[in-house]
Amino acid sequence: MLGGRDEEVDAGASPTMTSVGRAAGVSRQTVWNVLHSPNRVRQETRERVEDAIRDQRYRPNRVASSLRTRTARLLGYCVMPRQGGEINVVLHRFLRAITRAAEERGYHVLLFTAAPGQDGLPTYAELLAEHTVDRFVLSDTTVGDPRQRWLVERGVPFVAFGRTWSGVEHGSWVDVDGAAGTAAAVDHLREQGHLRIAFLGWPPGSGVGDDRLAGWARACARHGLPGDLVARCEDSIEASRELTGGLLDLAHAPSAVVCASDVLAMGCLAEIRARGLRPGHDVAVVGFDDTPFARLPGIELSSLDQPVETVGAEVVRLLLDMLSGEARQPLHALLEPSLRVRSSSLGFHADPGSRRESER
Amino acid sequence: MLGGRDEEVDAGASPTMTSVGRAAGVSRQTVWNVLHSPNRVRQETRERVEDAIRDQRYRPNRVASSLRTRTARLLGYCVMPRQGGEINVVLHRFLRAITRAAEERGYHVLLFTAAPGQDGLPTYAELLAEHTVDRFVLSDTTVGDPRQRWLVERGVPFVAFGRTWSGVEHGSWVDVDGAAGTAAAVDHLREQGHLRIAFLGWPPGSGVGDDRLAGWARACARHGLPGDLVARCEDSIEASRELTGGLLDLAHAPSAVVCASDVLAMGCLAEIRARGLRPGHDVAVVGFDDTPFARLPGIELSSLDQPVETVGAEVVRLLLDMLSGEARQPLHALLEPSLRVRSSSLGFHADPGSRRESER
DNA sequence: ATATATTGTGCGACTAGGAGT
DNA sequence: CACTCCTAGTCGCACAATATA
Repeated sequence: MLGGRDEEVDAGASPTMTSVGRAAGVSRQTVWNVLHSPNRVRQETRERVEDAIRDQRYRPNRVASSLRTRTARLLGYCVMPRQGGEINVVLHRFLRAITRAAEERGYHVLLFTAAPGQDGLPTYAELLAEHTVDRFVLSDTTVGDPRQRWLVERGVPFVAFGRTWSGVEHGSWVDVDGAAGTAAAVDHLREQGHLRIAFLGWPPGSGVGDDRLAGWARACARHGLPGDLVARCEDSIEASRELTGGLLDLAHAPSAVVCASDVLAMGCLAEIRARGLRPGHDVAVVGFDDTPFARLPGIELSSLDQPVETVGAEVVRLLLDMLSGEARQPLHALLEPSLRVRSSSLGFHADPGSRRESER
Repeated sequence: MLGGRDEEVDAGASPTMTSVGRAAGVSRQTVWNVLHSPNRVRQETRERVEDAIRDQRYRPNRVASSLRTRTARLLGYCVMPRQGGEINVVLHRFLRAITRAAEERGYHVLLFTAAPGQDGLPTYAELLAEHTVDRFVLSDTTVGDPRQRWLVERGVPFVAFGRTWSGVEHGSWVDVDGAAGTAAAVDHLREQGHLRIAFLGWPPGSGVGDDRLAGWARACARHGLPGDLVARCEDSIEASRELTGGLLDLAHAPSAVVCASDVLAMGCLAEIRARGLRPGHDVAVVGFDDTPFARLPGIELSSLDQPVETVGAEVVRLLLDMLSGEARQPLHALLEPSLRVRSSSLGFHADPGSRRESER
């Protein structure tokens, strides 16, 4: 009987350790040993088993393994609705980054949807109770986000992309150092000869926005530049355009503007052009996020590129190095954005007289 | 003993059918009956079990269920690298749509990465062999995509977002009717009084691009409009801008341009503005995809919005109604995009003399 | 004692085939 | 023969405890 036709591939049924063992003439446990502690198996036996594994194209059944080890090896990630049609390439890059990083450690990313805030928590609870996922990657974190604390209280491992900015931070996170970014923008502009650098940001209250403002303010103070050139509005082109007009109408108008986002920078560029001024030469502009249209010819906006891929890799690293159960010391990582210099912040001549003259 | 302290929640261990049964004084099988065929259980017993389920916050373990039923209830979706920094909001919307639709049927979406083309197939094979996923949702389908045929041959259920455009189509797909979209654009422009409508598209060979061209051509023929105003280049603003210049320099220049993408439309708008012409009034432009910046004030580009959410829902519906194993009759669905009319295609006055005059 | 291979048991849900009224 | 409930065994892997040389 052995070696007979009863051990053929049996289309439909997938191979198991038992079927591999039978083909190799060993027990299922020996197959397991070959896979997990090959040094405990005699060379000859090991090769026989490895041949059988290849013959049958055996791959361990993840589901059975998960049941036994009580780990899903799946990271939950909540896909939020697109917020106001915003151009969020950042999250797509992030998603790909965590997917890749997870795969390198034998994990996968599982998507789900949940209501924002408190109302979404039952969804997280359900995913855990069903053992659908082990751990979570959070993004789109908001001020006072309830998820972090809820997860910490239950000993569920997670890492967030972004701080909550609400006093005590619960759990680990990785974030981009917005302040360092805007400070780098100021340094760059100062180097280009600018002496009056404005900040165009969002209304107070958003952690991210306030952070970017702080970086600008710090750098201006460090260079001895005026720290009162601040305008704030919602993240829209029109609003930004209007505020830019106000800034340029000032008696001592700024020659450069650091913006909290590329959207604000777009409005800023529009107003500058509308006045017959040339971005870069007459008024420099720096945006934030390095969205795809920043690199478009005809726009060429200098912008701060967030290291999203690195953030994703770091999030997964922290998350998978974390032990389940009681929370260890929470870890934080702050990564610096890189300034992509384009023509919107180049070509300035410090002499104020040359501004109009340059238009011939 | 019953109701005693030995049945307490036992923090850490999650409830099982057995623990629920013990609490309710019945066997685990009765618990199963309560959940799956409640009519076979006496009312009184059922209520007792339901109470225990609620007390213990019992939720069936998906992993154990998957092992037994040999179904992962997970849909695999491959996240591609961002292609040349393009603004692909479409895929993000799609991802969210399939996630939601899957959840309504007790499924989830699992992400993975794979090499494009033939080289990615082993990744698909591995996911299946490991029983990590049951079925696949394909997107980013290319001309001559090997995946569809490979999956059909193995009896793996899948549905693609997009055709392969390569003769025989394997398996089911849902796609957006690009030809209907560009035809609708032509109809709209004809209604606005345009008599010379150009098409600005991609080089021949891309199925999607050729389809959009065909829709334009058909509609022009139907309206008796010239069908030779065609320019083709890669999907970039600069290239588009140059070609638009060529079109506008023609003896009989078009008064309207239908573009195969919003990116091309952006270049088109840029060239129109650079010539001191007004989009809409002087030369109308219609884009494709309705990307977020189409709605930006100052751009206001008319564009064809793909019904991505509907596509996602339909993909999942087809996919989950599909039986595993041998492929049934493949199904196809073609959904029409909606034209979002904005000022870039409004305000035209048929009288050619009024074009320059309108600038005062 | 070491090196090598094996049997036994359980993760939790699910199914078939009963058993007691 | 309903109605109600239960026992026994399975899915594939993981790990402990053992057997054989």
